[in-house]
Amino acid sequence: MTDGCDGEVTDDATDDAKADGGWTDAEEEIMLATYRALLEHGYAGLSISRIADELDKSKASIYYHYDSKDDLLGAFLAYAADRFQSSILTESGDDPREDLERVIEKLLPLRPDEEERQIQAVFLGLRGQAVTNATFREQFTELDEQLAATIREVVERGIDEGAFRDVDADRVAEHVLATINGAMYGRATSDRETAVAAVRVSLSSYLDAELRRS
Amino acid sequence: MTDGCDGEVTDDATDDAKADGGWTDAEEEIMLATYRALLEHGYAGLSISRIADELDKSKASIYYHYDSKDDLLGAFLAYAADRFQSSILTESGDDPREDLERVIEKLLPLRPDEEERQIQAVFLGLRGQAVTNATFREQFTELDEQLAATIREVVERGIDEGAFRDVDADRVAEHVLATINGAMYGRATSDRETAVAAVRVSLSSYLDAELRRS
DNA sequence: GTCTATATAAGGATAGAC
DNA sequence: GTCTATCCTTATATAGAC
Repeated sequence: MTDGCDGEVTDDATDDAKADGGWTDAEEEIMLATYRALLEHGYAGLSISRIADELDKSKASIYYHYDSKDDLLGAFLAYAADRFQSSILTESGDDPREDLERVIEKLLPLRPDEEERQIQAVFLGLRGQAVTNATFREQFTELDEQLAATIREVVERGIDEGAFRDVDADRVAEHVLATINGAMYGRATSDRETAVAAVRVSLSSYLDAELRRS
Repeated sequence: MTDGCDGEVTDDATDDAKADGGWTDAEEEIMLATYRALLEHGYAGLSISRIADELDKSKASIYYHYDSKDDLLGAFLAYAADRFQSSILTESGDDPREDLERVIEKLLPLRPDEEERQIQAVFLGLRGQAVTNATFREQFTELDEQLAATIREVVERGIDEGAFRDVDADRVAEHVLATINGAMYGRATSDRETAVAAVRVSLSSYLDAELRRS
């Protein structure tokens, strides 16, 4: 699982200047094509040919940048995780209770637009592979770890500031994360649309009861 | 997605008498071989050849019983869902609060044995496909619907009997189901083992706070 | 860096014997 | 019902020209 790049580490502007994350233009095009192919065909139907179809380049050019399909998939997961995380870990306001709602709304939007639905569908499709793919497992372990930490830190801040009761922040964070993940997962893999709304309501009332000082 | 059986509907004991669920012996052998193949190779690595390897029969014999791989997969999901449900919907005791804990422990065991882990891994692997497979989606929609109904009914019974406060049973059921599903999903697709324990503790304390009459 | 052409393997599915 | 043999398609991956 290398990045297919021949030792280019410096930051100076070459023809293929790396973007922030560390991908050349060509590589990013491949990542985007992979994303579109996953959307259309799902993980089970993903092939190098299908990715090439979404790209306006040939299959062989993909193998110039990535050693194998596994290599490409590993890179794609890193790419997707990077973008996913930076979309969640936004700036925080001054009310921790509002920050919690913001995180929840980001991860489990009440009315997701088409793009949000698609991103989550692709993500969950990949995550399903983590059951049998060790590399994927590690990535998702790290991702959940980060999300849990984010939630935990907001709760801890609320406690420190005196806005919340002195609860076990870790326990609350794991509860919230599991509930969000479960509802997200349910939304992507079933047609029980009303379930998400019920969970959102229940989660908010849980947090009010658990955190609010009386 | 037929069952590959030529109109046999009656119950009399033929040479290939159907078992309870409606599968002949040969079909059940194929289902078990499919299960083993999924365990070993995951959904993405599942092939008719691999199933035949787990069976002591040839690929062609599988096609005698099922028209296509899709057909077989549909049958397998029905088979697995059937067994999964009947393992959850066990007899209920007289204390609704204990019944809730029993359902939770069934779905999210604190210390799952190897078989429980495997069943959940296979299940989650299949569920991941529901993102892009309509037939799978319908099956998992139905399954979640049943689980939610089971939980809701226990809560409603508790309310009727005066053991619980008069909460919104549907809301509570959806919350519990999402939290269980999220933790189950996390356990199968990441290595955050302590997360499940935290969720179990938090879920119990949530139910105590939400349901207990004061 | 990208292309065309191709090697090689594996997969789904069928034919026809028993 | 099950087998062997086979067809056809698709997949991953590479070779070599430009």
